[in-house]
Amino acid sequence: MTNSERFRIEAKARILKALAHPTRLFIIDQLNLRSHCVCELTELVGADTSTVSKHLSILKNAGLVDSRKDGTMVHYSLADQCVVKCVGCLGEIVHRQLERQVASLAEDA
Amino acid sequence: MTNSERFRIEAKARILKALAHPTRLFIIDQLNLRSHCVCELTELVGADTSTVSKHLSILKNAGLVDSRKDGTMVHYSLADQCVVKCVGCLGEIVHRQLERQVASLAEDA
DNA sequence: TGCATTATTGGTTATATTGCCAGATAACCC
DNA sequence: GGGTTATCTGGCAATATAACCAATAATGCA
Repeated sequence: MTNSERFRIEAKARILKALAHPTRLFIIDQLNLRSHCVCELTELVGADTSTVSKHLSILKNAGLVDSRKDGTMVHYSLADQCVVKCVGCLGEIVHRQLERQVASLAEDA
Repeated sequence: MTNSERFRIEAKARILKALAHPTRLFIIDQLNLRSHCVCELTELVGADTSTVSKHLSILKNAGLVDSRKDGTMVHYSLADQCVVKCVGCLGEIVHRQLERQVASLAEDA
C-alpha cells in the first residue's frame, strides 16, 4: 500500500467515524433540510446542549459541516451535499438487508 | 421521529461504525477486487490473524460481507456491492476536502 | 454596567474499541 | 490416532467515546 493510499483510506475512516453515531446522522438529515442553530438542533435531538455542541464539533472537525456565527447564535450547515448521497447508499444497504431478512424468514416458514 | 425513522437511522449508524476503521475499509477494498480467505487478508493487512478475524466478524455482523467455509479455510466476499458505491462517495468527499485545503492555502499565499 | 441567552470547554464516570496473546476448535493429511 | 494448518474465541491492557454537569466565553439588551 502506498502512502497516498494509506492517507486516503485513513481520511475515509475519519469521515466514517464522524458519521457513525445516530445523533450525528440525525443532525446531518436535519441540516440537509436547512441550516440550524445549536439551540434548534438541541431541541430536535432532545439532549443536553453541550452534548449536541460536541457532536457538531466532531462533524465540523471532519469537514462535514460549516458554521457561521450570528450574534449569540451559531448556524450550522452541510459542507458538502455528497455526504447525503453517501447516507443514501447506506439507506439502500439497510433496505436490502431487511429484504434478505424477510426472505430468509419466509424460507423457514 | 417515528420508530421506523429511529430504526433506520440506528441501522445506518451500525453499518457506518462497522466501516469506520482503516483496516476494515482496506478489507472492503480487497474484497471488492475478489474474495479472499482470512490468511490472505492477514498477509495483506499485516496484523495478527486474530485481529483480522475480529475485523471480519465485525463486518459480517453488520451484514457487509459473507463467508463460505472450504476445508480449513474461510472465504470472505462482499455481501452487497452498494457498500463500494458508499465508499466511493467518501472518496469524493475526501477529494473535495483536499481541493478546499489547497485553495485556502493558495489564498493565504 | 448588569443580566439573560447561546454556545463551547473541562471534568468525571461509564462504556466501547482495539490489538495482541494464549487457548480452543475444526478440517485435512500421514 | 497424531500432527499440521486455518480460524475463531476469551482475556487483558491501553485507549477512545459518550453523556451529563459545571464553569466559562461571547453577544445582545435594558
